[in-house]
Amino acid sequence: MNRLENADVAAIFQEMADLTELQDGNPFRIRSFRRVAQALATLPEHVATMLAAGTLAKVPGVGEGTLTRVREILETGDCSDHAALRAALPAGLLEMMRIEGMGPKTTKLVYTQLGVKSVDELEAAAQQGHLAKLPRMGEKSQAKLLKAIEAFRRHSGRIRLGDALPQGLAIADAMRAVPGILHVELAGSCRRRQETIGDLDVLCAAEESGPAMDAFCALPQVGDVIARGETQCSVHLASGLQVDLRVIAPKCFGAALHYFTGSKMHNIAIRDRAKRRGLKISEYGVFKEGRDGEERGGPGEFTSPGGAAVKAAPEEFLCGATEEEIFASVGIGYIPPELRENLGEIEAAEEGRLPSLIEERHLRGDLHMHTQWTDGTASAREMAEQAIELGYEYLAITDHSRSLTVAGGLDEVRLAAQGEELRALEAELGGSLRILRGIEVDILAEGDLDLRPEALAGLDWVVASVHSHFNLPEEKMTARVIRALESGVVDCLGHPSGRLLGQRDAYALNLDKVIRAARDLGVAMELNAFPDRLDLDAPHCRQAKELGVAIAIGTDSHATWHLKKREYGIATARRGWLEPSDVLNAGPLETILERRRERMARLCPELLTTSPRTAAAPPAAPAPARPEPAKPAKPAKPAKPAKPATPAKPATPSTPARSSKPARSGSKRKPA
DNA sequence: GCCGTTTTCGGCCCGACTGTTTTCAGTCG
Repeated sequence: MNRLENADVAAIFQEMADLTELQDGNPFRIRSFRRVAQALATLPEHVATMLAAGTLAKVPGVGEGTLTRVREILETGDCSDHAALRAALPAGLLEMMRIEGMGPKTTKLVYTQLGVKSVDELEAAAQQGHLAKLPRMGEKSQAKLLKAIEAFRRHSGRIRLGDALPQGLAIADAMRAVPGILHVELAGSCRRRQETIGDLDVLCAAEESGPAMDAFCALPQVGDVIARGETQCSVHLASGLQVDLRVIAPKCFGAALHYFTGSKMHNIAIRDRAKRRGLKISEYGVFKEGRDGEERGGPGEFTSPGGAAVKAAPEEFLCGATEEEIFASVGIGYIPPELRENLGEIEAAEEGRLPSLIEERHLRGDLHMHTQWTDGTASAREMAEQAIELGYEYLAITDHSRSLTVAGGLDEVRLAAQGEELRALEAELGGSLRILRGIEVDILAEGDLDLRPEALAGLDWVVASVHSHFNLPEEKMTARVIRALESGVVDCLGHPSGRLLGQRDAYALNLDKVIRAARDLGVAMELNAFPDRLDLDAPHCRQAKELGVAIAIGTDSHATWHLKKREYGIATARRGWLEPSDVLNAGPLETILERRRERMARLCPELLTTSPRTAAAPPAAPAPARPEPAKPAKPAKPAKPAKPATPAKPATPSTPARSSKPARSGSKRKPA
């Protein structure tokens, strides 16, 4: 069995929370399980490592009970409490609870009264009219539930940030054009730039809610209206995505924005902090609590711009117009949305050690992209032109290597020919953009690289990635990846976990070990910014930062417009607490090249002089006896099939060199 | 179950909306 990952252990706690809720357990115990689940899923290191080191016990929300359960889970794969909870109720109830409107009480009710224990049985019961006869249920509830089951089947699960954000921004733009609306912001997980999104939250500031609600429901994207009250309403877009709108008075906008941005855990922590200071925070603002715990201030003043009763005395309201005021009321500075997960950001804000998060403008280059030489749709020239438009100083062209035959990966001959083209292009651009001759080289099953180290040594930037043999056991996969990094010619591990959001899980890889190896070897970890990947994920970015491992943000672009996907990489980097100094391509090109020189001098000095760009630098100190890598000595690598030495002027098929739009088909040659 | 300006017990964030009720439970965020 592969080692349990943090997410696996977290899932057990999440399920214990759900099952405890179904059994009407202590709500605080339930919350505690959920808090632990979240903490485990976002640990900076593997849970077993932290348990052994005693650092797990220091994680907020983790107490003695959790430590005992985690220990049991790591040893046996499960814990007795979880098993007991599962034994008490059918597993199908958990899935039923994921249907909109089916909370623990209703789920339990249909199970005990009707014996319903799966989504299918629930649907049948509703169709036969049994549900409407239950206490607190009726015809309307039943009809609503049938629709919810349909939506559940059609659109189960979360969608990628890259799919949700553009839809959210379009709605926000449309709402900004509505007369009377003063501010519009996306809130929720989308504003926190979580990698997947359950629904969209849109917040509007207006003196009157009616016109905003009308305009929202009339948007062309809107399919059907799920619910509509005086100040908030929920709709399904035609795309299936749910959007919640909330209209709020301008003087409360900051409080509402903070509240609806979440996360839930962050909000609870902030409100708890407020309570200890004799304050009450709600989406309507910060209020001074009455003496003896008696609340005198209330939200009623703002609930209904249409004219509901005014319950709150004006002097009770302290502030609420901006988020800064909310944070200031509990004695801390502004916390960027991407950090609001109650993962130490409040403590960091209090101690004045919040990171200065990286922004798009800090990026000085892009380190991962493909061209028509393999499976990209644009020429290197077109990529370069787009890069210049984005304000970059440099970029790396990193087409696939030969093993990736489906992409027409480059062999050594074509790689050399491409190098010629890139050199010429760089010269032609006259210093406005530096072009790194790079490659995304496959890591083969045993950890060899897909091209000879001698050929890779002559490049400026090498990304090494796994594209095959995804199902190796963890130990083999880990050894495979580390072996590739030990070659000395690899600058960066591409999309380290291999996951595709919503499509494919990460392969079994001990990322802990890999990140530590990268630190020892001077290799960067990629943060692949393509929205399907976002790999490394944010928790591992944070771990890499703490260990001093450089992150290289690459878009993995296959078209010019993909270069703008950097925004998703930046979003993930920010969620990982990264600052410009943590990101390789937020720094100068010279640093990137120097790191390569330094590492090659240390790990493979015999290859160093073969790199034209590195040879241009001051000659490396005469290579003494080759130092051993920090990790166990590499086994001798099997000799590659004989390859001709890279010809100076290879007789390659017509390269797309100067043509700005070479024929697509010409670039899809198979390797020899 | 966790935690401490409440520290080994007692408290734990706050409000809107719906549907079913005649005052509120359940769900959601």
